[in-house]
Amino acid sequence: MTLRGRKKGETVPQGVVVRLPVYFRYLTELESAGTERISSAQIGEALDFTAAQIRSDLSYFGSFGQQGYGYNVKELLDQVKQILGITRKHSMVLVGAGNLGKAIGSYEWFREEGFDIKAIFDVDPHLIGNYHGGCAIRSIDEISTYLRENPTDIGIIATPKSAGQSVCDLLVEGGVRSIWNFSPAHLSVPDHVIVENIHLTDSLLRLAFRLNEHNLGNS
Amino acid sequence: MTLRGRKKGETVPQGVVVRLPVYFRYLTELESAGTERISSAQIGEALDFTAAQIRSDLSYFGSFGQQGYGYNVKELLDQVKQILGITRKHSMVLVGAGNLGKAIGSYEWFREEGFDIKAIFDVDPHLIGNYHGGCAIRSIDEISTYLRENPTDIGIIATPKSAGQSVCDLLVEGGVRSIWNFSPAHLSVPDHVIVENIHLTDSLLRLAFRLNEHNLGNS
DNA sequence: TAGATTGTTAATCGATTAACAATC
DNA sequence: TAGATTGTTAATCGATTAACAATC
Repeated sequence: MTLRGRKKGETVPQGVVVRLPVYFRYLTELESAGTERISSAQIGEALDFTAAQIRSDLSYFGSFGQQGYGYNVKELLDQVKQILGITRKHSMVLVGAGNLGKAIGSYEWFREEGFDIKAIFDVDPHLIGNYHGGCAIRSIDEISTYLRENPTDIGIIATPKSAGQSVCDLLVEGGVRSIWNFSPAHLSVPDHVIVENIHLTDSLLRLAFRLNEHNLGNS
Repeated sequence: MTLRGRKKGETVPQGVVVRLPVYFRYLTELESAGTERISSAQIGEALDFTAAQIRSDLSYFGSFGQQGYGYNVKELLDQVKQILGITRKHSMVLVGAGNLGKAIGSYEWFREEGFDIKAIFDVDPHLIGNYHGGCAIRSIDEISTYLRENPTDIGIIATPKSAGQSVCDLLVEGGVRSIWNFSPAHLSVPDHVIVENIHLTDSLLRLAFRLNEHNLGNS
């Protein structure tokens, strides 16, 4: 299906990219609750956005509603899935099988939505050979060979900071075009590679800031 | 110390809150590398911001630089710590001792920066009584009593989605004023409570969107 | 002093919102 | 038809950037 709403060459603003997954989550809930129909005003009410913003966001990608009716939940959810690109499967490799890596590897939701961890790598000889979630843990030395034989969409970095950049380089060399980075490292990548960071420390610091904000002496 | 830069009543824009931890990380690196002095232009170069933005961000909180010189790294880092509120200690409780909870509980960085996990709670009888990082895992039934006796700054929710809101309610009832939420649940809290979310699924969906963006049919 | 760089103001850019014609 | 709600345009709001006087 061709999406015609967005004008040629226009890029999608960051805010829209942030809100799309929120819409996805809400529509998924609505669908499993059996709701058939929803208006932008109702979505806005539930998610604390303005109705105009929701209509404006969606209009980047097409016209999915009907005047006087609103949106069909199932139809809109399908469109949002299409937009997010999760109608196709994504192959992933996970590097780092420590606590965090194991936690990521155990998330059932990923597999359900077509994000499949195909291989796990680590440096620790004690971990190599173990299985996690039906997937053998391999030596990091094998990653280049693996990637050559198994083209991979997404590389997950769950290593300590010190290993972040070198692992990233291995992934990029192996043709991986997107990196999901859980390490505190700031990664340098070529232009064509996408990086999405989960910086736990940044998140905790934002929380601390807002917790202490009113103590800054000029309330 | 009183910070005088921000005009009374002005709120700090979201973008500034997002960038402050990035400045913190970079200044910490500079300090341990022994760098004494830095200009806004240099910071901008390293972090991919404009120099003007950095100066503008900092000026919300005061004047920390010197014309013709720039900023003293150590001094600016101290100021940023002050601004983020991490010159004081923060007490935390962790709810959920699964893989993710264990991963969070193992982060040494938190303790080093004064964020101290004082107690861990779970519902699983197999986990209760175990120790993790020198901290006993207690029954969730004890949390209200615990919080009454031990005032706590931050509550970490690392439970499945289904338990998210009820755990959140227990924390808020217990006087916790800020929630670090790793569950996929969208939490409802009173106005005075701060929520900082780590939504793994949203993050992965943003990655998928950008990975598939150019496939949308109107490149 | 001359050179460098700040903090801040004004100009620019982009995102959000309000309003409404189109129309189901 | 009358009522409701879309998609989009124009107005508003806020954040970023460029420019520069102040000054170390």
